[in-house]
Amino acid sequence: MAPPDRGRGYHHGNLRQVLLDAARKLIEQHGPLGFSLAEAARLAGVSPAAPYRHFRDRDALLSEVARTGFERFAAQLETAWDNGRPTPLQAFENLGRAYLNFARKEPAAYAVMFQTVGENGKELEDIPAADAAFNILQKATAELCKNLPAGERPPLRLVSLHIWALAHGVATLLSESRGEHKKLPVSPEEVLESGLLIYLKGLGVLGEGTPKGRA
Amino acid sequence: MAPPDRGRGYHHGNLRQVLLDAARKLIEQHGPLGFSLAEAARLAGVSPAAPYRHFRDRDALLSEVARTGFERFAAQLETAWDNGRPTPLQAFENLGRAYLNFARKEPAAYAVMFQTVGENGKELEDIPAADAAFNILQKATAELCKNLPAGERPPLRLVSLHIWALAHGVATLLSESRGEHKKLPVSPEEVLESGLLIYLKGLGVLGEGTPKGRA
DNA sequence: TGTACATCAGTGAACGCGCGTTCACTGATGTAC
DNA sequence: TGTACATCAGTGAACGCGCGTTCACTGATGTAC
Repeated sequence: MAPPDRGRGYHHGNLRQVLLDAARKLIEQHGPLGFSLAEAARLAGVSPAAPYRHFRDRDALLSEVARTGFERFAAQLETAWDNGRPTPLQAFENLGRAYLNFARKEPAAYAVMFQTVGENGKELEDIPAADAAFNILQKATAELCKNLPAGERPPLRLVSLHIWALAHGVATLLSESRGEHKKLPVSPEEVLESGLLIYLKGLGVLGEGTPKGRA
Repeated sequence: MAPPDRGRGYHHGNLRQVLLDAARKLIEQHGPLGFSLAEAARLAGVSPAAPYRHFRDRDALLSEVARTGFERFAAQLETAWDNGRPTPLQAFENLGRAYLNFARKEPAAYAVMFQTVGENGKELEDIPAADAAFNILQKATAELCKNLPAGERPPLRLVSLHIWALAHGVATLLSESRGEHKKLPVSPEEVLESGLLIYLKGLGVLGEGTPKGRA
C-alpha cells in the first residue's frame, strides 16, 4: 500500500481531496457520527491542525462529503438515464441499478447524504445537486408516464416519491453489511427491479406479461 | 416539570426503564451515535456509575433500546393488522399507517433499530421481535395474495420485501425533521397508501378503479 | 536570471472538555430466625 | 416483634483517552521588479 500522503514534502498539494476520501473511508467503518477529524488527519498523514486550512470545522467537512456525494450521485444517475435511451423502460431500469450501485459503492457518502442532512440545520434544498438528482428521477418518471391518459395519471411528484422511496428503502434495508440478505438469495437489484415492474404495471405503464419476461 | 427521579430516595426502583426512556429522548435530539451514557444518567438524575448496575456497557443499553423498540413495533403492527379485519385491504392500510406512526412517534427507537443494528456485530436475526415484525408483514401479504392464480404470484418473500422497502423508504425520506415535505403538501401516510395501492394493482390484487376512490 | 517579499499550507504543542469505565464505598431492602 | 446479616442498587471520586480547536510558528511557493 502506498503511503497515504503522496505530497512532495511540506506542501501536500492535494490535501482537501485526500481528507474527503479519508473521511469517507472512516465513515464506512464507524458510521457517520463515529468519524473524527483527528483520525482523518492521521489517515492523511498530516497534523491534526492541517484540516482547518481547508474546512472551517468538522461539520463543514461532513457537509462537503454530502455535497460532493450528491454531485457524483446526480452525475451517475444522469449518465444511467441517458435521456431515455435506448428505450424509456430500459433507461429506467438502468437508473435503478445506478441508484443501488452508488449506495453500494459509496455507503459512507450515501449515509451522510441521507442521514446527517436534516439533523443539523442543513436541508436538502440547500444542495443544488440533491435537487438535480431528484429532478432526474422526476424527468424519467415523466417520460414513462407521458402516454398515460390524463385522467389516470397521478401527480408526477407523487409517483417520483414512490419510486424514490422504494429505491431508498431497498438500498438501506438490503445493504451488504445487513444481515437479511444472508437468508434470501436475491440481490438488491432484483428486488428493486421486480418491485418497479410491478409498480409500473399498476400505473398502467406496462403491458401484462412484462413482470415475468424482461424487456 | 417534575424532577426526573420519582424514586423515593437512594433506591430508584425504576432506573432501568427510566434510562431507556432517557436514551430515546437523547437520541431523538442528537442521533443514535451522539448519545452518551453519562448524559442519560444525568437526565435520569443519577450518578454516571449507576447505569452499570443495569447494563453491561453503553452498547448494551443501545441494543436494549433496539430490542424493546422492535417489541413495541411488532405489537403495534399486529394490533393494526388485526388478523385481516375488517377486510384484508383495509387491515393492510392500517398496517401501513401503524408502520409510519411508529417511525414518527419513536424516531429514536426506529433509527437505532434500523441503523445501529448491523453496524456492530449485531444482526437483525438475533432479535426475535424483529423477525416477528417482518412475519406480520409477510402474513398480511400472503392474505392479500391468496386469491391470485399461482402462475401470476411472485414469491411472497419478494412481495413482502417490496412493501417493507416502500414503507421504510417513505418513513425515512419523509420524516418530520426532513426538509422535503415543506415543499410538498402531502403526508407520508398519503404517499405510502397511494404507492401501495398502485403496487397492489400491479400485482393484480386490486380492481381497476380503486387507486382513485378508496376501498 | 536573481533577489525580496507576500502568501499559502503546513507543524506541533497545548487547552479544556466530556466520555466510558472502574473502584471502594454506603445506604436501603428483604429475609432467617 | 426484633435483631443480624446478605444482597441489592445506588454514590462520588478518579482514571486515561481521544477529540475539536487555537495558537504562534515555519517551510514552500509564486510573483514583482
